[in-house]
Amino acid sequence: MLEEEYQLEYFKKQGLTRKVCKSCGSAFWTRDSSREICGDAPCEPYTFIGNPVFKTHTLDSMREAYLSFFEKHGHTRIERYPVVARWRDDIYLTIASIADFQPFVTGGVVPPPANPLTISQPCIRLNDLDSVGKSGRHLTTFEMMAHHAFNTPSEEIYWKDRTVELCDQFIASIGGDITRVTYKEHPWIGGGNAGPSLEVLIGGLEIATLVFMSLGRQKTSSPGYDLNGEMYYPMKLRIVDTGYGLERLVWASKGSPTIYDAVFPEMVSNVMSSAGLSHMLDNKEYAKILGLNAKFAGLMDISGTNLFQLRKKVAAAIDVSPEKLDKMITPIEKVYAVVDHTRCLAYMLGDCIVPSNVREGYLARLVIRRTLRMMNELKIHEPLADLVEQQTKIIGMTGFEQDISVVREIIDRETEKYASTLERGTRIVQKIAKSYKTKSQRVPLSEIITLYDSHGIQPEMVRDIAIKEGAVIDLPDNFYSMVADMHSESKKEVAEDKTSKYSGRVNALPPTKKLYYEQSSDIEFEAIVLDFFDGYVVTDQTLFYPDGGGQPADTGTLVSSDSMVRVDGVIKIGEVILHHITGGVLRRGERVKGMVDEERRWSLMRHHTATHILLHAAKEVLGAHIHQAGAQKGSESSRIDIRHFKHITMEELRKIETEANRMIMASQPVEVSIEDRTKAEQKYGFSLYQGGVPPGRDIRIVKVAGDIEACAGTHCRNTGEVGVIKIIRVEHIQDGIERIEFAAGLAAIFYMQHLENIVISSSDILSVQSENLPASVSRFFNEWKEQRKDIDRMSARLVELEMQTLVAESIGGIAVVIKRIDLPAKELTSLAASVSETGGVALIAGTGDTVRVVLASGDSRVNAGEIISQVCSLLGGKGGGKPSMAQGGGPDADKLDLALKVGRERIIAALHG
RNA sequence: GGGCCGGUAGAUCAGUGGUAGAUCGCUUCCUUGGCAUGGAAGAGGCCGCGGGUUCAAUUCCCGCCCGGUCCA
Repeated sequence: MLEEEYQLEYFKKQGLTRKVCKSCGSAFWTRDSSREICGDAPCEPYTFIGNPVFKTHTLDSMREAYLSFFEKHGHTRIERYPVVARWRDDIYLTIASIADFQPFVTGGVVPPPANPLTISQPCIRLNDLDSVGKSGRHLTTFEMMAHHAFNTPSEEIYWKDRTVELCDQFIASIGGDITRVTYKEHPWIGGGNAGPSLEVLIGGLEIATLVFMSLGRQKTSSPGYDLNGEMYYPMKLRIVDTGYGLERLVWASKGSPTIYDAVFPEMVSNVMSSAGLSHMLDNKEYAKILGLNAKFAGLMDISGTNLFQLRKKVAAAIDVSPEKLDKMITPIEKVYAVVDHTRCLAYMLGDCIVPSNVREGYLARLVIRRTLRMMNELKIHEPLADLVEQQTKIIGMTGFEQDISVVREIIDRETEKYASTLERGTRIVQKIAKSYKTKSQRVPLSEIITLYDSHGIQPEMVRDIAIKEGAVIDLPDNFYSMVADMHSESKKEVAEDKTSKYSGRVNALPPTKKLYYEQSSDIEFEAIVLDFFDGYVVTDQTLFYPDGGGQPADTGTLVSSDSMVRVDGVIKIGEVILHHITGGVLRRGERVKGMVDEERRWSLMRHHTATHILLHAAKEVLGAHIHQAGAQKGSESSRIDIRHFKHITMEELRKIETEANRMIMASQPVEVSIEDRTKAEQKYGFSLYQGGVPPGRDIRIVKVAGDIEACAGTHCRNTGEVGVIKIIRVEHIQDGIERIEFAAGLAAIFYMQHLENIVISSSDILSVQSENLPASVSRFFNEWKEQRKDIDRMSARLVELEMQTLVAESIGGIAVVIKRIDLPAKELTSLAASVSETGGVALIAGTGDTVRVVLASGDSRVNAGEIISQVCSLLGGKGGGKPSMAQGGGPDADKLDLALKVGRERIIAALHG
């Protein structure tokens, strides 16, 4: 298909020949005329274990060797990007070096930061989480070293030949024998792009991939290619996208049994010691087994049940039982995984991820809990924070935005949280297991689903505890998919988008001139009507700000020579602004005068500028990880959601508020500029993208009191114009996200006046000065509690006294009291209860707004519940209770004597049987 | 954002449309040479907040607040 793509001049000149692998049938290029196999797994096993193919390098020395090699060959070295892809909204984590330049650079919208460039980009991929530690080669975190060249029609940097040549030369520079290298043809497709690609193999290991991204899904005039049923066409921009696995290069340079021993030997030995496994460190037997294990694992996918196959193979090779082998190496595999995961956490938390139950925060929590589980299994008692800090130090503190003390605090909190979830879970499961055991029933599936769904308890844990408690439980294999099915039932429909309805008509119009940017403090303008349909007016220019960026649209009026209409909504479709009007019509070509509602506009601007100020103040008070998770501006109050790992305390809130108002009082100018995206990113970092990632080559940068963001909203001219910020409340809206609600400007003043009114009216009620309000309220509350107790005591005393005056008649040897006593319901009840406690029967009635009747029976023959309902129905009401105690009432007080008489008769009848 | 579970004594939790409970902890006393322990008595509750239904709500219904959890 793309065969001719691989016929490189360089291959011919260097004497490489194209061969077809005898094992898999793939084409590859080699200098070794006797070679018959492509050199890739599973065709060829690892041969470098025990026989390094490069000069020994550490991570740092290998990285430096690579970057300086490419620098020497005309590339500019670029600093790494964060492992959280904040410049993208389609992925959470940076998964490849090219991800740094997607979508704007690769889409040709923005020029690259340098061309050609070289970078070593830490990447995180959690797809093979289960294999980490077990396969000997999988990592969650790896550095993809790369050199990229971006070729345009006007500027050719270099393409395939030079890329392969540089690869050969680099391999030679680190002591590799290029006659052992094979280049395997491997057409590449991904993310809407495609192109030829070469896998670089040596010693059975793939150490790099050289991708020549040259095809895209967008149709061009050139003929296209059909790849897997999709058409791809040549792109204007052709990109050299290489990826050299730093860790793999280091592994191959050491020839150690696993990649883990090669990449982080200090941590492996630290964690081994903590787990009490240090005796295995220099054990040749273990090294041999682990090497074999990696070799076999290199030939297969070990996810799921395949792991058992791997065990069997390795066990057979060293002649022990698979069970014994499993026991021997499982703890070591866990150590490897712990080491890998802690490195992953150092990057995640160092780059300011806040663990939570959403997005990348969820991924961080997943890794933390997984690590804690394994540490627990290995009986490592060292705090996780210590291990992560060690990793941070090994990686080198520079390049991490987050303070290590915050990282530690986050981990400690997560550790505690996990422990309490487990503890709570254990108690709940024990209780449930016991109750089903006593009922001698199986624990039903519905119960297990509830435990998982509502309490986050893994079904495996339910099973373990249930067995311990002696309960029986059935756990289906497809448990998780059953839960997933249950959730998928409630899918919601997506509302129809207005913009798509009008886009055809609107696209024909010229872009609207946005006066609200240049003259944000003006409120009047003149314009010409370009179109009018469905209540929407489009003009050539406007001061009306449209809905967007969390800022609501302006309102106001449009006046023409013969009519005046109200603007009640403004939207933006593409570059055209549509005003929704009511109360009249406008004609195309008409001249109109527009007036924006001044107070509302100012209030919105103040709130918007205040949002930036608050975000900055929060960052100063709470730490580098503070990022906006959402915001909604209003004219009376606004809110900003920020990512934070714990509740914001009152003290912190006051500090943020004070800081924010200090920034206002400094009255610094708000600077707005249009800047080149790449340059802005390098100058200000990715914290630019707080409110999402805007499209386009140039982005609008707004600087407010030290806060720098890409923002399209309208702002005050200086921070002083905000006036004042008053925080109204802080709310914990979900795990890892705190919402601050606040008011700015006049709205803040109104809010404070409102608060003052509450205080004044409350103090008026108590006739105290505002200053004494808290003390008085607490005194009143305590007195109220004391008095309630007094009342309880007194009513108990009252009941006692009443008891002494009660005259009981004896019916069949049972003391029966039937009496009217005007006491509150509670006393009637305890009085009746006192009688029944001594075996008597008491029917007591009291009158108030309505009649209340209590019947207590100390004799099983008298069923209080039955009798009371009859008594109450005579009173025009209802009543009921237990056989020993019943209450009720009704409105007809004049029928009380009759009701008591009937009650008495029923009691006598019951006692006489 | 959607769903589910929960909020009762200092802690952990029962429970009920009809007099609010248990265990641990706390206080005092007794037992003992002292301690562990054992025994007895006692204090400690706006049954999360607001509204509704009811003769009666901690309990049922609705809204809110708070905590937990699963899924996007």
